[in-house]
Amino acid sequence: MLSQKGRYALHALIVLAEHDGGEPMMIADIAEKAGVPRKFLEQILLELRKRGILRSLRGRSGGYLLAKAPKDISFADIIRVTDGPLALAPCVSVTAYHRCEDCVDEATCAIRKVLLRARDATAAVLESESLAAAIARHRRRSSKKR
Amino acid sequence: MLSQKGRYALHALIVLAEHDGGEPMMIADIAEKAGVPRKFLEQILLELRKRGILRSLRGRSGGYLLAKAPKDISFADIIRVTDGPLALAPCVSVTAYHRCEDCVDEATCAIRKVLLRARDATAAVLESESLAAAIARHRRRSSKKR
DNA sequence: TAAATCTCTATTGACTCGATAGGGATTATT
DNA sequence: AATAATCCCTATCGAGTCAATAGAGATTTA
Repeated sequence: MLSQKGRYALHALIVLAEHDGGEPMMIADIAEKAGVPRKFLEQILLELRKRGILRSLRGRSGGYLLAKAPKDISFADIIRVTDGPLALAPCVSVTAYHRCEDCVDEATCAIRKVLLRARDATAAVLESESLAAAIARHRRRSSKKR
Repeated sequence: MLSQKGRYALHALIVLAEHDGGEPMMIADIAEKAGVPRKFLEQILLELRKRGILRSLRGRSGGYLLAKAPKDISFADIIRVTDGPLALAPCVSVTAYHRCEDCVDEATCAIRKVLLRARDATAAVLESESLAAAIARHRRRSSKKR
């Protein structure tokens, strides 16, 4: 399961991607549109900025902007910041590999191969879905509805 | 990431599946072979039994047995007991569905579709891998090695 | 100078995680 | 019948995480 933080981050970045006009968007506005508690969102955005997904402008008329084009920000990028590796075990993580602490022999581990396939399957989905794709789909659905 | 408990459970059940001879296996023996702290394993096995994956015999010469054939116990079955749903959000869980608490409209949610695809991808891997398959692969590898 | 914004760290309470402890119930053996 | 071996169950522990809030600081614009 994703953390609440993770779901908040995804919603917030989609709001930001939809907004997109070169103009920064204020935390308070993002919070309202995404339905995220303001102060909590503050921390989340800060972290996303430190990890290079967002950039910010300070002072009056400041706010947040995507650091890259929406098509270049994937769900996987975001989730890795808020919830850590996609992998089910450290020994099959691509972005944060390390041996399991109690690992006897990685080469003959009976579960590693499967966990690796699970990771690859998950990553294939989450890395191929960008913010751009998400908002395109989102727009189609919202308009069809009303 | 899987919890430690989840990794312990997988290792323990593989030990049990490898042992398999109709004879029950004692917690202490499973613990030793799987490299799991004895008392912690006790709790894990208890839970797996309550969820119908194991059965047990009490008293002297008691122990644990798989409740089904190794080919009919999947990694997904085990992980669901120790770590909960495979899904990244409650609203895309097949085994434990419920709306996200702050959900506005599931039908137009911008992230749900993707999380659903991620779940399906993960489930496809973990549901198709059985204990039988794991030990078969494990035996091939261990023998090739030495 | 004042107002509006992001920045950063601390704190809170509830919960989870990994592990250990210990007495109870059940069964096989002697 | 007594004993020993086993699983059963609940409680407890310390450390950590999670979700959220708070508040003072730094920066920029007007």
